[in-house]
Amino acid sequence: MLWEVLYLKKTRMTNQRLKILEYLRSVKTHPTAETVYEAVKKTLPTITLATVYRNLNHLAETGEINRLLVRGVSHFDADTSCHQHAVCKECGRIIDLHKNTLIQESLKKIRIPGFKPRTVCIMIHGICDKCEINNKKRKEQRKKKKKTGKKKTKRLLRS
Amino acid sequence: MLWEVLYLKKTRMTNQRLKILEYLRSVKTHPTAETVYEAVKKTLPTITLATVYRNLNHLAETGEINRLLVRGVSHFDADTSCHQHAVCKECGRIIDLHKNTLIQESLKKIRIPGFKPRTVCIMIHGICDKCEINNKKRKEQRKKKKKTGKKKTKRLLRS
DNA sequence: TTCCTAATTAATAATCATTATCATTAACTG
DNA sequence: CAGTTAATGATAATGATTATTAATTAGGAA
Repeated sequence: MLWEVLYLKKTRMTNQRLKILEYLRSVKTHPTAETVYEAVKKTLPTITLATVYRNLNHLAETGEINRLLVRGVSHFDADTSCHQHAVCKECGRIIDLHKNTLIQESLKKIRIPGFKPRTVCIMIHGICDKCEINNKKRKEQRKKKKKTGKKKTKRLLRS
Repeated sequence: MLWEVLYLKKTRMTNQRLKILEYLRSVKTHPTAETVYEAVKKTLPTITLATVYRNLNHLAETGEINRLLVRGVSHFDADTSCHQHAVCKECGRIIDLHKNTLIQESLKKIRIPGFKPRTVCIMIHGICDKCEINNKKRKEQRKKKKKTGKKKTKRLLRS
């Protein structure tokens, strides 16, 4: 077997699964299934999006990678060390928060009657500097114009 | 105006919005849009699911209610006081965690360069006692039978 | 090495939560 | 009370994710 099996599952290391895992380990971002698909397709042109989803789910279940739900979409992270994330409400940018020892100490002390905690997901929602600057600019422009054409509509994904 | 306006938005308190808010305030669960729809339909039979979604989004944006993403689906909570949630990976049960003062103290101390935190979402994933007992039972049954008919398939929603 | 079997794949259809569109209605402002 | 515009109802569309199925293949056993 080419990797560390965490659970005693009858699991096969396929080329597809390997490439997906290698890709995830090579990046510091938190790609979506779609992004992983686009990347892996370069070396495995016949791979399908469904296969990527299946493997990401499999890898997440065995604990090989982490899933984080951001604005209704799954993002994946091969860094399974304990860390938290900040997400910009405007652009969806994800920021890694390592070394929050204070939080991590608190989390160790959590006890919930009738419940066995496994993983803790901390998501800090806010606004990144870029978006805050953009917002200010837009506000000022709105003051000047007051009435222009239609607004563009786009699908909004909520946090 | 029938309610407290948090933002200076030109907002109208419609019967639909009011009933949705009243329903959310009357329950201690964390209903989905669908559940809210089914409940409110009893007093407003012509209301549509789209209207429920529109209002839940509106109420969440103004801070009147909270949204929590659980296994890919939005749940809503009229209790906006600072508290956290535990979610069972198996059944999706949501447990309120009040009085985690240790965590809350830690959260106040978070500082992220280039980022303005607004809200913090803590989700503890694990397994509730009911599901753990069920899992044990299923395992034992599998040992006895070893081979039966097909498994039922159902759409899985991931955490 | 070769064979066997179940895990996995590619291709594609289906699902389902959520949002967009738009003509119509109704809440608030003056 | 009238004008404006936010909000609604009805419905279609979107998009992320999962199900289905016949064909393939990884990896243990012979």
